[in-house]
Amino acid sequence: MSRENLNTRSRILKAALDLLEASQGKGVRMTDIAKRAGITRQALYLHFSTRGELLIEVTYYLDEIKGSEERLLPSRTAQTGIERLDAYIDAWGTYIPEIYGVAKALLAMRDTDEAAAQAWDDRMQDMREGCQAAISALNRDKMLSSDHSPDQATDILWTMLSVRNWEQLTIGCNWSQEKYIATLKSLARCIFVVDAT
Amino acid sequence: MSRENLNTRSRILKAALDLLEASQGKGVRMTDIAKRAGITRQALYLHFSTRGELLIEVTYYLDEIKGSEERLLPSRTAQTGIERLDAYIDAWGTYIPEIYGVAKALLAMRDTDEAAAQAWDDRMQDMREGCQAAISALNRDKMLSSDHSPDQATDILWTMLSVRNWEQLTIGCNWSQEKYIATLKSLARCIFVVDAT
DNA sequence: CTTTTGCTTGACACTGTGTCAATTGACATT
DNA sequence: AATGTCAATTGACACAGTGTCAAGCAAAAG
Repeated sequence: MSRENLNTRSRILKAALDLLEASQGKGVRMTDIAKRAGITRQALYLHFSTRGELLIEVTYYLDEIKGSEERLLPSRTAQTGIERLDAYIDAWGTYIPEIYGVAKALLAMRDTDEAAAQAWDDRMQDMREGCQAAISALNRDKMLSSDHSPDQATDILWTMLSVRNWEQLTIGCNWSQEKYIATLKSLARCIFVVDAT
Repeated sequence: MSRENLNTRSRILKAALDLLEASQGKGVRMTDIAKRAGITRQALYLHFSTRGELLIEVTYYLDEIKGSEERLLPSRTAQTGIERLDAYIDAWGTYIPEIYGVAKALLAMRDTDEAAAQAWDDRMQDMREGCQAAISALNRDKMLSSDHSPDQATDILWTMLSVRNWEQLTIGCNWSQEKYIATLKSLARCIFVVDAT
């Protein structure tokens, strides 16, 4: 419980994070994490009860490191709905590649580990709130296309911005990160913003 | 090699398919498949060398059963680009829920099994060709929005129509199949079709 | 100088995949 | 009726990875 304990815990989290980032989430075993943290595999279980729990804790550690909170500030301070939508796509779209390794590992556990599934869904629910806020701002400005209700628009934006879609476009279709961001902004405008011709 | 052999093989494929469909691809073990096919687990390996290979063969079996070829005919015989785009979204969008169980299982293996990854990617490449054909038809009719090159439009349509997106919208957001199809058609029109006001 | 704490060591259970050798039972050949 | 072939069975085992447990050790804390 003392300082030493916390240090080891952090070392484990850092080790796990490093490995997950390096390998894009694939094939990171408890043994690997322990080795990198400089302890035995068994000792991992003195700090985290399962691999799933460790992975979940890594996501919180990651948020801490990368400052996920502050990133969304510009989107919250944006004036118009359109600015807010753009800012949100910028913020989230830039965040994805930084969390991709951990996200991939968690997504892979989603099907087998109930707790991991819950943890991932929680995070995605948070992300969804960002989408909803952007859509609401657009709606408030009377700039939301009449083709979609706010709820439906949120569903669509949320899906557009999924990690899987980022993966498919950047890794699968070889889009640059810049192209990804620019195109998603353009798509969002085309889909959600009422045409002011 | 005789009739009996083929029958067992088919029985295995059917057993696997039934289980994958019933469980949406989750937690189907070799033992389960064998039991349902009425043979021993070890006997599975007399017909398929690995679980991955079995899964891949199930996809071909599935195509056979569901007639994936014929489904795309209406899209190929469509006159205008817009009709073709609509027909393709209809055909593919209707196909997804039927293959979802198998797709999910194959997707889950993608990260660990090289052959499974290749098999899945091949199928998605085929699907991509359908997207490309639709976009080309649109382009031929001078109806493709100038916002996107044909290649980029293909990337976007391909991503929009991914199994993961279908999953997120129908299962995750509780959209009905009809809403899914209708909304994707509407989105595709909004994104790809030049505005003829 | 004893207790507590954090970790190590080595062993083991469990699940699921994949392999192997020996055997059985049915069917076909001659 | 004897022989061979072939699919499948039986039972055993290897391997990877997760998770557990008991005993011990070394350094810090009291």
